[in-house]
Amino acid sequence: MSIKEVQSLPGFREFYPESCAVRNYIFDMWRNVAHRYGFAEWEGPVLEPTDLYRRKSGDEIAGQLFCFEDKGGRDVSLRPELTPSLARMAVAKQREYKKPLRWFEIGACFRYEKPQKGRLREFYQFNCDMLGESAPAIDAELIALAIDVMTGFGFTKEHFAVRLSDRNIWKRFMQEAGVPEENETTLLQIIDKLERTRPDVLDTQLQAIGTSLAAVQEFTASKAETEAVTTVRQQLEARGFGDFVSVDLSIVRGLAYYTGVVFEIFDCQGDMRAVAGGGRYDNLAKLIGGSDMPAAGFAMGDVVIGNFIEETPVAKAKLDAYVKAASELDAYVIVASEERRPDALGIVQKLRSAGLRVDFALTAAKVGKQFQSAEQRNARLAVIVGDEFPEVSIKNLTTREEVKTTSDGVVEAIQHALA
RNA sequence: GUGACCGUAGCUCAGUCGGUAGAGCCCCGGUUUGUGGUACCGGUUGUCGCGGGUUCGAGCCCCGUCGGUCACCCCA
Repeated sequence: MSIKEVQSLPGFREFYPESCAVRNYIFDMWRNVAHRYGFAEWEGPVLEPTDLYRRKSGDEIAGQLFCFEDKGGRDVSLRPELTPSLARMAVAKQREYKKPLRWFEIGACFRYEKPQKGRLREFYQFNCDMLGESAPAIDAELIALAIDVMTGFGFTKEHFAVRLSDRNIWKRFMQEAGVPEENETTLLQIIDKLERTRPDVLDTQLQAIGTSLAAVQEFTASKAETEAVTTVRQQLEARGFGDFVSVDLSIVRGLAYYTGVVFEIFDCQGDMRAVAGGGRYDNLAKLIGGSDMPAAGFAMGDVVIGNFIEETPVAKAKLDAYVKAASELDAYVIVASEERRPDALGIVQKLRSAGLRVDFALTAAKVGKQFQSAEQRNARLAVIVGDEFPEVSIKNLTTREEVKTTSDGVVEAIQHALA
């Protein structure tokens, strides 16, 4: 059977070392920034009862769920996002943790959709959440974290922007415009699509629920703020992040469970795609069957941010530097004389014990070949072990300088040469 | 789910008017045996995605299918 007869599934990922290094770069950045904000890492199940997602989002998302029946007849789904599992876990052990919780997860998520740019069937989400606190300070904290991730990747205010809003502002609009309360969900769905629907269609839809496109446009232009938005904005300004943030009432987020402040991070170079998004979900814990627990969070996906990094030269340069460093070898031990292989192995091991990254030729090969291998393996130094043993040579593969040392002093000499 | 475009060597691709395939890169070996990146020489490589049809003859034309890319839809 040829290898092609069993292909990987569409939209699922295979990480060869090069792309795995890129992935790790993104993960490291996420993890490091989260740690700087005092967040603890957690992980939930990859497979969940389908009900967990139906309950909070409604049946209309079932078509995008990667769901199937397991051998026990259970209706199960690969997680399409991390928040519902988080809400359940946090509710279950609510009393065991001091509030607010600062939790983050990096986990694979799955959505059954046609793969295309920025969207695959398998992707990683970085999810940061704070639970058990209703003050807008946590919204500001989360947005600050997201901004630090972006600047960590090398992005500046020329590249991205945070658009901030509050779903509750539309309640005010509905009262002022006389839109019946039961139309709230419909209104928010229309607002969510403000930028990608034709104006005449929008107007028709809005007329149907008792308002008009003109009224909506006038309202968004007012840049009205709720108290929460004002607080968040001021706290971000106090951190020096004011340049990144602007109020945009058309941001309401698609998810049904958001209840208050919402925000999205946009790529303002290209097509204004959202690279991260989140907000308040004070009712989710209750929806899932727990007691009330105010909460907020955001998610960032590896595919979109990966594309964004690749397309932005300053960010790409940082990524490349990381990838190069990750593949680098401190030393390549050259067995110049086969009789000295045991001694060479001793040195290899000694260097590895000292924490250095070391490789060597496993089988007899000409010295020239071994140098070539050292070069190709991206080694900084070559350690030549030959007939002169216990004298060994250390050659800097960049400067071509060569120094001699002894077997006993080789670790120190290498560390010195690498410094 | 809908649509457009694309599938030829491990990779990037060429292949004319239908006459059973080629280049570059990569990889391996060599340029007289203990010092690398260049150069030169040599070598391996294909069910032309798969299945059917038209034809004396299909990589090329037609149908289907699978896969890929992009867009729409949707976006948790």
